[in-house]
Amino acid sequence: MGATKTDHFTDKQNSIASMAKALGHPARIAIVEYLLKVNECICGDIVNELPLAQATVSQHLKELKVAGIIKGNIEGNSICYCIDEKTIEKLQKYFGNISDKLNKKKNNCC
Amino acid sequence: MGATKTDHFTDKQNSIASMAKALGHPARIAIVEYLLKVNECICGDIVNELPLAQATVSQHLKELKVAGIIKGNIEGNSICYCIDEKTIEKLQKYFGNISDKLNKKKNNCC
DNA sequence: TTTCTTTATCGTAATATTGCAATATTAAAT
DNA sequence: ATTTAATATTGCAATATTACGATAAAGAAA
Repeated sequence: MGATKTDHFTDKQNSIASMAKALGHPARIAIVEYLLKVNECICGDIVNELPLAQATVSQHLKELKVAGIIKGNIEGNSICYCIDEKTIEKLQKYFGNISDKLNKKKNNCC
Repeated sequence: MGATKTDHFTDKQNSIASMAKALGHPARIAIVEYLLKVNECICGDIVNELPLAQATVSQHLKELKVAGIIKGNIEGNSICYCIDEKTIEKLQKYFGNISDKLNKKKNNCC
């Protein structure tokens, strides 16, 4: 027990959930917002922007990367990270689709 | 150690993170999709739709409710749950804003 | 080469999540 | 009042996450 029953759900459900999960931590939201703010891809000072230890930030970056929220390449002794626009677009469309359906249905019993 | 350092981040960052976190599990995505599908708010058969025990489903519903993803009222011996369109809209706008900024910047170095 | 700087990984402790059986609760139905 | 049906809560075990110090790795600078 204790482990998520991934097998019992569809690929799409698991996919959306894993993207959402990656963004389900304020530090990772802060990282995404920082990457958005700096504009540039070369951003080797993420660690200094966050109230967390370097090891912790590195771990959060890894999770974002595994979930496809950010992408990065090795560039010298620093790393070039940036937001993967395709993933964000997927999320936007997913929630947009839900919004649309809700608006059409206008189920306001609650 | 081990607990999320909520205090170190902004309210908005924590808010978005908690919404995303609530959706960061395939069972909870499945619940949202089911609520969307059935259209009606009166839906007392969520448990039968999921490959999980009743207690587990109830727990997931509670998490979705606490995070504001769904709202529900007591209605007889069953519960009337439905998606909170305002929360979904917030998420859509949040990701829409990120997408817009990314498109403007066109930073495709990665 | 040695040192410096930056990021990654390992090991570990604290805490949180996931899942379920058992039980409680609550209101409708009989 | 008793039974039935549905959801909630409790308690617990298994697993995952969060965080950080220590250490490793790898390129840049001296």
